[in-house]
Amino acid sequence: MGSDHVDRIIRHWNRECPDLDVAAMAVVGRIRRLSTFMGWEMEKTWGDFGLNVAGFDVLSTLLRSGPPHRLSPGDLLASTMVTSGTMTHRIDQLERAGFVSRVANPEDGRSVLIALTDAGRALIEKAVAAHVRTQARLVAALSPEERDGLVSLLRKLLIAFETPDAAEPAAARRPQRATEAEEHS
Amino acid sequence: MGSDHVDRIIRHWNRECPDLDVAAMAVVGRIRRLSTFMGWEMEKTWGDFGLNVAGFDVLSTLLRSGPPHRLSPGDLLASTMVTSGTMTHRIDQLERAGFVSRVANPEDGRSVLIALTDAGRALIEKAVAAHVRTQARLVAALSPEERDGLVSLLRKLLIAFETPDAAEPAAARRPQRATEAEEHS
DNA sequence: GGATGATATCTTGACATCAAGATAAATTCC
DNA sequence: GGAATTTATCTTGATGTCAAGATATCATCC
Repeated sequence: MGSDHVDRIIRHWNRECPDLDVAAMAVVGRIRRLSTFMGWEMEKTWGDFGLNVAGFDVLSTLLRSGPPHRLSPGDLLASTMVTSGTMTHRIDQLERAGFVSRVANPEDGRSVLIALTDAGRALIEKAVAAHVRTQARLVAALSPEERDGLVSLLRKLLIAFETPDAAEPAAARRPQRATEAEEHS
Repeated sequence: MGSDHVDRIIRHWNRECPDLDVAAMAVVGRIRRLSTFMGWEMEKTWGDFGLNVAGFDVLSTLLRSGPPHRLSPGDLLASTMVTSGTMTHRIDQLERAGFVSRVANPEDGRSVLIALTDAGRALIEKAVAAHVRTQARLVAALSPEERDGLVSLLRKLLIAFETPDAAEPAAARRPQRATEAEEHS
């Protein structure tokens, strides 16, 4: 029964502010902390391919969308939990690097389509293969059964965030961001 | 048995790249995604007190350190998973706002002590009380038993990151950051 | 007690992101 | 078919963070 840093933080709170109910911190603190650690590790893999979270998110979204590997900036927005200005910047960078190109949308003059180039496709296919190996390593501490149990609990928690709640209008949750955010491939 | 957005992403990968083993994504993707959602919600609470994650992290660390509520920037660094330049900036802001003050360290001329002011203490006590209520709401979808089960699995995973691994030198993991990072109160 | 290396903090320049608003095209409604 | 609204993308200015290095103090060793 080892203890981690979140256990230590909770002990500190219990000592200094005994009236404070910090039980939920055991979940929230660990999820936040694990996300940071996992992000650091995944960034190393992305860096091996000259990418960061920004480029990887966009290119991998285009790849998993299937042929013809073209999505509008709005579609990409809905897949990456960032704002529209950030998406513009991400696309600019990837276009400059030659991994995507902007093509006119024949069906809607307001929008453009972001298309994976051959170079972009070759790169992201290799990067995704390395990425899933990294992710496998990040959860290797758990047995398959433990992993399944964890997934069930996390899914239940996540659905509570993704389900529009009558008591709290979904629109009020995050301004200027697509409502159907997906990201975190 | 509802499905969430990570289930959808995994289905996309299975369809477009069936050879890719994306099982680990079910854990990593959900942890990343939950962390982002939880961060958005907690930021609202911090904002109610004129704080953001930067200010809240520092002030709450000082509060839970107990009397006399003074820590060196190095101690704070070890508690917040950011770099030294970021910590300097955070302290500058809080000092300007009157929530902390820099006092000379009598025992080490190289270092200073960051001391919670009366105003800072009054603010962070109220903010922490609201913060733990927010966190309780964020995990309310789970029963107490489910929460305990989730905590056990997350702890096991977290310990794998926090335990120095002989195969991978801990020093190489994150440059310019304190090794004993704690954060995520 | 003077030189050398280690430690603690701060400074600098660059970058990713955000919020708010601008621009332009499509849609709706009379 | 023209005006008002909505939709889709991009622009702008500000902010938080990072990596790398500068500065000042302490510790060690001869």
